Amino acid sequence: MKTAPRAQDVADLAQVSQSAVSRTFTPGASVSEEMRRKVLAAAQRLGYRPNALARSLITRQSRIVALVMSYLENQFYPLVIEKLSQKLQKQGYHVLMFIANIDEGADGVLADILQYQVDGIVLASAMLSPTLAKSCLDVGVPVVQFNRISDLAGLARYATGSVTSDNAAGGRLAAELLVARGYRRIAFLAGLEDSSTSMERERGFNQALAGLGARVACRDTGNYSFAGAQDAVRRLFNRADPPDAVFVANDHMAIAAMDVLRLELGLRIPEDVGVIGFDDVPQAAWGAYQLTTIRQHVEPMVDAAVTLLRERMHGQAPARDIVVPCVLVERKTVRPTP
Amino acid sequence: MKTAPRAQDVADLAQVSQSAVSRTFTPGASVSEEMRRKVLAAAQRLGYRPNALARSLITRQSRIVALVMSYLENQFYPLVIEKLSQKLQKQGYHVLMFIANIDEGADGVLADILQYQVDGIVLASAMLSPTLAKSCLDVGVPVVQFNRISDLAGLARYATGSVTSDNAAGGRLAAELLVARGYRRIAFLAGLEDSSTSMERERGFNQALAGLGARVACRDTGNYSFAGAQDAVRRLFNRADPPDAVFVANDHMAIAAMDVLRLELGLRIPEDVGVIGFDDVPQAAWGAYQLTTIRQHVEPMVDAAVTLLRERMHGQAPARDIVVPCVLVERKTVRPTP
DNA sequence: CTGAAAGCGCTAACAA
DNA sequence: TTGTTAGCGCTTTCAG
Repeated sequence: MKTAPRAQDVADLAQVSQSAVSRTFTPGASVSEEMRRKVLAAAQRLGYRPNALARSLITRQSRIVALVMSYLENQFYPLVIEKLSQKLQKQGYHVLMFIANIDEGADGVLADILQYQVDGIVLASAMLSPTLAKSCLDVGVPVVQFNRISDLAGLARYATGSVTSDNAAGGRLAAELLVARGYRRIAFLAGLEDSSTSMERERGFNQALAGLGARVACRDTGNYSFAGAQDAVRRLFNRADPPDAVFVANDHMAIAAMDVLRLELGLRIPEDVGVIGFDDVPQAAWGAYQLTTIRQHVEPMVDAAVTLLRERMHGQAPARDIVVPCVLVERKTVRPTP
Repeated sequence: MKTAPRAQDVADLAQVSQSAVSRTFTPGASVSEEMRRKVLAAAQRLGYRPNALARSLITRQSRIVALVMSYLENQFYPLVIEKLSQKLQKQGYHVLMFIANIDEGADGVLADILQYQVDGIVLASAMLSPTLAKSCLDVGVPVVQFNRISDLAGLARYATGSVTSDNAAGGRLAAELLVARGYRRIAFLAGLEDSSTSMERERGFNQALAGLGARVACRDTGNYSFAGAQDAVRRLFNRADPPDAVFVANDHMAIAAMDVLRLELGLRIPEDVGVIGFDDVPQAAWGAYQLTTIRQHVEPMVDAAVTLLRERMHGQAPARDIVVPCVLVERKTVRPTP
């Protein structure tokens, strides 16, 4: 194992100064055509690649973005990883993955993150405490929350930007559809009680229901987990007056719910019970589920996250929140117009 | 935005030398208890975190591992990301994600990867050309192929280690089960024709079939994609003498196949046709599918990958291949003993 | 446009 | 055990 060639090695071979080498590899530096040619030839021969770490040390930007997630069971998040990595790669940035413990959230890995001098942090399905959000602000590292808005109070609130779908609007769409299709005893199945996504979806849902002269018959919580959702469905439907429709805070739980509804409780979907999910993960379209759902557009959301990051990496733009529209995707878990 | 504190700032505050600060943050360095206390106190006050990039520059190890994937649609891979990140995090390493273009494989991102001076590379669902595998070997960066063995020829073959399941054994298990349960016209649905996983699974499958006096009735290819698998199933079953069972190279395709079989062709599973998948992704256990499959154990595979990486990061151990056993998980897509 | 020289923040000899 | 010193590989003034 020999050691990788350095700029000096290239310079020696090309008979130029080491700074000349640096310049040829720095976009926008002034180098004559001939110099560039000589250097490139030498670099090619040696298989030279600039050391990104050394460069970062002096330019004070690592071109690394930290991505923090706490679980990848919900297929929505792998999609985010894929799109975000791709998009950042194209812009010369790269994603450093961090898996946060569900309990401690992003706080547990923040120390690690900051050691790497990342240029930004994206938090998906992971929360950051106001204190630590503040310390990111202090060292000038922008953080954007993806698919979640923290309830950071006061000043810390402006420490992080966010991108979410229009969750309340999505909730409204769900309510309107269920009522229009003649469902009357409508339930809501929440995700995590303290997550903004679940809360907003529920808020929009209840609000639209109220506007239509209806209200939620009952509600329960599945904590965004498969098993949690199944338990919740059992509780919800093993009652004297069970619901005839349920709006579930995400597809992952909606699918879990459908399994219980059909296989354990012997109910037909959509005849006996209507189901609406949220996200439109690939599985929602699978033949066995054909889930009617509210689609979150991953790509625009990722674009927004990158925009937010870059705004604050370069300029001193204040943090802001971006809301991406979402749409109803009708499949087969809600019955047609009566 | 002020700039982050450096070791020198801590040293000034604690009235000690800058090296003393470095030592307190270097595990195993010799520092007196009192010194350590003083330094830690000062560091705490300033919110000091060592700059990992500067450290890497001199220690010549970045504690970064590159993970290259080309698509995350198959839920097996998100699991790998999660487990691998977690495991490496615990050991003080971190994962830098790279999404490779399906066509060009890892070659397209290798230049980027090497610039970051990564300590190792894990290739999952992405191939590396022998030439570039060789250049990793040259610069001393270990690469391990995850869930795939490349057919690198000659010297380059020993440039990369690998971890796979015992795919051939898995194929054998599938064959034995189908024959034992009385299926007679057995088909195989391949993944990518040139992937070692698909080839090995098919080889073991055919071999066991032969041992039982049977043989594959027909085969087709789904390229590990959902739509590809659905097309293949249509071709396979729209023939004069359609199969009564199919072994599919992975769960992702098996689920696609089941949708076509049941919904388009009106076949009952397992009565009319038996289905076996490979991987045991979470979705295989979902109520609507209950797929009988060959389980790949993600955790032992990830452990093996980390072992391989570390063997070659420190010592000069030669690359080797680790094969992890896999087991049959019987659910409901193969009929019970006749 | 080019080279020389001064660091980026840190670790690792080497002395003391 | 501690401080001093010399870089790691690179970018970026500053002269020329």
